Amino acid sequence: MREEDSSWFSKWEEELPSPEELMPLSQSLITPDLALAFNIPNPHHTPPPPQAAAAAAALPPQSTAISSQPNSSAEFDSPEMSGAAGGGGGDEPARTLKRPRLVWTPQLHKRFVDAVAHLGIKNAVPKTIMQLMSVDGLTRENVASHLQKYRLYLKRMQGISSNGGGASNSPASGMDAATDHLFASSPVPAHFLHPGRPNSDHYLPFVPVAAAAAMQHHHHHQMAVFEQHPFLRQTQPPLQRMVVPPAYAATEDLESATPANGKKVLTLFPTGDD
DNA sequence: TATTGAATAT
DNA sequence: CATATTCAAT
Repeated sequence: MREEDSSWFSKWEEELPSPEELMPLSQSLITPDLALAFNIPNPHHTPPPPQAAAAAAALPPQSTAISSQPNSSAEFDSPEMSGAAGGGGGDEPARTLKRPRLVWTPQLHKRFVDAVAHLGIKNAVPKTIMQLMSVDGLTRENVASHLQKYRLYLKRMQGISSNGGGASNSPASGMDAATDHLFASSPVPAHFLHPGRPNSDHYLPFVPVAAAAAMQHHHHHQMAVFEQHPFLRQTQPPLQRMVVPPAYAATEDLESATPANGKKVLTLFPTGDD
């Protein structure tokens, strides 16, 4: 291995949540929209959404409140589709109802960048990124949208370095105007800025599980975290078995900015620190 | 078909 | 402006 890889890896490891922190994550068996849709404070049985279905089946009956907010107002009535109460259930409210806006916290973005870095630009497409991130409640659309913006950001960064002489461009030199604050919170891997260098693609492809055993001279407790928490995983056998820390729980939060609107936002891992 | 990504909408 | 949604292309 190259030293860059090791340092990168060490860094990655340091960021891993401690085992204690990982514990509560087993909570969200039920996807945010579902919880939202039903407005369930304490979900007992999990109405399985397509993808989560398999995972949910294996899920231990641990459930903690998805909405830790003592939100007293139950302002939502469920505009569920007509009938369909036949027990077999044809209704999928989660699909119908709009979920709250996702707020990209620096931490969430960090995971995003890490995922993209691991995958390499080539494989960094929304679905794959989403899978690698393993953030509960995060959708492919969420990632796609963010990825689009991130690519713009990268393009801008490339633009400032090699200037062709465009005189009509002001923000390029200015770099971080305030829009980039989020993006600036996570360092951009060098390769991202160099599309012309095909060789230095992804550093760390994925850590073979065997590697965990091999790397004995360090104590990596969270290494096998995936095997302890197989749920939450989507369905994707052939793909990566990387060290990605388990999914984080989604927390609903009310945006106080617009009280009249009562808009809800989804805050993925609220713990803020980088 | 499902997914991507740019455009467009909120 | 940040995120969502739409939509043509793959």
